[in-house]
Amino acid sequence: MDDRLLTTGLADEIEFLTARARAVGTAHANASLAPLDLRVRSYSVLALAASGVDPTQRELAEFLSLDASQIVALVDGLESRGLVVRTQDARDRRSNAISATPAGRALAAKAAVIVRRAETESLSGLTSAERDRLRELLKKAAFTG
Amino acid sequence: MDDRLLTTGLADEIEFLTARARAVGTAHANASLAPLDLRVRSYSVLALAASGVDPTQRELAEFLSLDASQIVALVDGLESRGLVVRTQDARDRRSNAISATPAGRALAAKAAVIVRRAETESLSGLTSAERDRLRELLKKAAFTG
DNA sequence: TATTGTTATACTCTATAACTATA
DNA sequence: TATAGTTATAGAGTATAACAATA
Repeated sequence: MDDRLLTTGLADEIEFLTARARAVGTAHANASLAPLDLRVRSYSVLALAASGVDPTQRELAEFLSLDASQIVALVDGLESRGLVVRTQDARDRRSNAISATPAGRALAAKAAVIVRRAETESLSGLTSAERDRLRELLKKAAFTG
Repeated sequence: MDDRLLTTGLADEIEFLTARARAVGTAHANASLAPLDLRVRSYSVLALAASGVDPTQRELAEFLSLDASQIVALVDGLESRGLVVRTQDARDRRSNAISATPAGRALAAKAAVIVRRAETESLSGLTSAERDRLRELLKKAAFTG
């Protein structure tokens, strides 16, 4: 990589750095997940469905910062593959709780290993302590506001 | 924000946190830049063109992690508004150096102020020292590999 | 009235391949 | 042969609005 542009002001903007880190990281993670026929977005929904929390579609939308209509399509895709199921909440029949099937949990476990490896590869320039600190700061940044 | 999902494993994946921080940050920055008829991507090209470095389109593509064909469209848009110009390199006539016009530099300066304010707003949950540390770690993360 | 999920639509962003002109 | 830029196209991601069912 040619370093000339690293001296510009843009290279110090967190917004730009986040966008670039995400572009590179997502491309790498998508490629790593391709053998499982998952992408970062579908993996994220599957992982939450397999976590035991049984989130509603509304919760998924808020947490993943996606529109509710996008969650419909993602859940449709996973449901048609037998990886997750919708269960209507008896107390509020508008809500669907999303949970993983045994097949979904198995795939989520495999995918988590792959994503963790992809993360380590993408961040090979950072020490383990730096990765932990980055995780901590990003968690604050991602959930502020 | 409902915190139930923060206890899941996904909430500790840097890939996910980066994607969420970027989604929220970009949406906010795009809204802030709208009065100038810029978005994060077009602003990034304009900022680099106005930096005095006169990058080639190839350098812009690598640095912004965009495909060369996307740079064509972005530069076309800025050029048609009189904000940047293409200058053919005399020594390698395949290359175009992209530089901002006076109007482009003026707009870039205005936009930089807006983006800096948007960044501070997006990261209001972090102290100034934490923002600096995050910037430092993201710089490493964004340019590894 | 307000909210959850759904459908539909348009727009932006991303990925790929083929082409040209130069080197 | 290889590279910078261009064009074209398709697919993924994002944003909005309207609707049905339910609260």
